[in-house]
Amino acid sequence: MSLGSPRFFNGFLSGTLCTALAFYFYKTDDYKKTSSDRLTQVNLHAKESYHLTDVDPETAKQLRGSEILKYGIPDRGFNARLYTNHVLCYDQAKKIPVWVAELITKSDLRGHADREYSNFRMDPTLDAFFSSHNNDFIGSGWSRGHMAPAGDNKFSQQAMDETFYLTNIVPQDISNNDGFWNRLEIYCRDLTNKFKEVRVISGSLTLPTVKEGSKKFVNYEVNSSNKNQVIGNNSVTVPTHLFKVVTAENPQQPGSPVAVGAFVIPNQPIEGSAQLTQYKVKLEDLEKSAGVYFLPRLPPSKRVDLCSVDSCQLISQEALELYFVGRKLEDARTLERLDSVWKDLERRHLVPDDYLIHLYKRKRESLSPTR
DNA sequence: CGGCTACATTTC
DNA sequence: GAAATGTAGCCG
Repeated sequence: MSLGSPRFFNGFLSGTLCTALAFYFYKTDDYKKTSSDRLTQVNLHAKESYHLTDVDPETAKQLRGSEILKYGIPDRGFNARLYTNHVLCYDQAKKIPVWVAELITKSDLRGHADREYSNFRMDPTLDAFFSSHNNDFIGSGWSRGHMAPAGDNKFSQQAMDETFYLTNIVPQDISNNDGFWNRLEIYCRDLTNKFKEVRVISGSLTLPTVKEGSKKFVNYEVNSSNKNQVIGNNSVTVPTHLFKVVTAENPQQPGSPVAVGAFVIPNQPIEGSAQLTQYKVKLEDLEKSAGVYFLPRLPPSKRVDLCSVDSCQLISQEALELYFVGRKLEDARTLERLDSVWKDLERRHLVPDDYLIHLYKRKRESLSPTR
């Protein structure tokens, strides 16, 4: 069975993922058949019983519905798609995911999977007709931002590779992606030090802005390698905002509440001094904007505010940049490169810790020509 | 960690 | 020979 098979997922999530009509087809027919198989079967059934007077109104509607949709159920493709370590809902019109869900545990963060071996590419399980393309992003001024991060999948190269499928990607401001969003992703990973199970649902929004006094308008950029064509082109929606819904719990303590946090971040550069709590929102407000219930099986009585049981403190921008410097020092292959990285650190007035100073000295010795 | 571009290689 | 794909080096 393919990863994105709608048939599999309709089976147990049909109430939220499908129309009532589709649900009827699932309930009344063998779900291993294709929808057109099922439709045909219902049609035959309808021909036999349509004029029976004892058919109840609900059944009559279903039978009539199958006649109306003789040529199939118009399908926007909002079925959930399954991958090694994430699940997502893709918008075929906007050509970006609606939401991407993942589970992070400590063991997922250990391993040798490396982005070096991954490439951004079209999702092989998605109809290419509705897919974005790398060319829609390259040179557009927008970066390819992961929703489920690559770094949450160190345990499996396959899982990491799948996060590079364009079904998991939205056009994102690169400074935002490198900075604040990066710090938020690191924060979610660090939550596994306190909670056994961390679940994150990430996605994007196209929020309206107020214009002409009180009138609101939705206005967002669309990206495409085909710049001029309007109808039938391949435009990728540039979201105005990104969100994360975080749940964290220690499930071995039965009955204990689940920590829940919801955050909405503008898709633009964010000041290095910004804190996560500035972007905290009520989950209900996010749900209303997104048109999605994110935690339908978690009653409000079992929720507790994440930022009341955790600091919700991101690592500082300075600490993040020092980490970059460390990685670059380690990767330096020449003395020139090593010194260039160190000079850049001084230029930006970053204060290296003892580890960084020692690393620099050690690398300098190992790269110096032997006499 | 998160990305990019330039250039080389492969593929049709 | 153009387009897709892979690699090296770079930046925040």
